[in-house]
Amino acid sequence: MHSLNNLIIEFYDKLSSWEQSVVKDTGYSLAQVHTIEVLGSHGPMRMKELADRLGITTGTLTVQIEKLVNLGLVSRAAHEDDRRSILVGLTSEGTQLHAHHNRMHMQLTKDITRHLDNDAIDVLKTCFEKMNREF
Amino acid sequence: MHSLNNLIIEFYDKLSSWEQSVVKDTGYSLAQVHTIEVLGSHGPMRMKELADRLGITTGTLTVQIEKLVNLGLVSRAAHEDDRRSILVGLTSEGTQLHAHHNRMHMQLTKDITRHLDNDAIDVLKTCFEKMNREF
DNA sequence: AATATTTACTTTGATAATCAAACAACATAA
DNA sequence: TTATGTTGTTTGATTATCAAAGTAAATATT
Repeated sequence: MHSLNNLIIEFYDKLSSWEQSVVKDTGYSLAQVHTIEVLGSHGPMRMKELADRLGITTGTLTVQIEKLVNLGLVSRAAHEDDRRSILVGLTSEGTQLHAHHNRMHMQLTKDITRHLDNDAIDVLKTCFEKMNREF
Repeated sequence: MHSLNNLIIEFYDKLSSWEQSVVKDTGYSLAQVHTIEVLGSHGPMRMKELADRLGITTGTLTVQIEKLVNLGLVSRAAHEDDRRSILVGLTSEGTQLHAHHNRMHMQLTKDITRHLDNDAIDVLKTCFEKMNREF
């Protein structure tokens, strides 16, 4: 169990470094790409929900979204039921960036699982499913 | 392969959130704890190496280490062979903080693997070993 | 040996990210 | 209706960060 813990930490650490270098190449900041990633994979959402997912305050997010809107990656829309809220989502340009980032991730996944056979991959998937559920 | 990719991203995302909330409780910043973590798991090292591992410039690190030294978590020592370099390492207080953080990680590992049997854990370990090698 | 180049670290000045607190608009509960 | 809670923005302060310039030491070149 101790060794598994270390392997997880190492995996997380290397994934962080990888993400950092991939993001650097895009020219956008880590926070910006992270925002794009969340909006891309979960769809449009309210400021509050997005802030919670990103682990920042709504005050910080307001400023960030403003920048992303100016960059043409994100757009704001009125919330149907709640006039206090706005829905932020990706523009087509933002969606494109998200797709590009996703392809990078996909390539990484292919690369790092290069030496795993199909049986191992099946077990690995099941493990991740079960682990993700326990957070 | 596509589903595995998503599982990895979700895992990484949840681990990030967990780390963020755990760090918040310590009263130190994420960057500070990350520095402690690297020094704790790899032992004392030079500024340059530490900066590279953390993905920041040495200029940024100089400032950060200064703070950590003032907080009593980190100490500087002369490098034996290279008089340009200094070795930064944890004080006993820093080591204690690292141990505490490690226990948190260990507990998390136990929690999330709660529903995995021994065989699955063995496969999981092997998968992580192989994946970590490919980064 | 003398000089030039590279490397390790620090300092400085500027920018970006972040938070907490105060605020305004709206929703919900009493 | 009134009181309370929620959502998002603004503001002022702090912190993290970088790039560039500077210093000192190591290494390479001549």
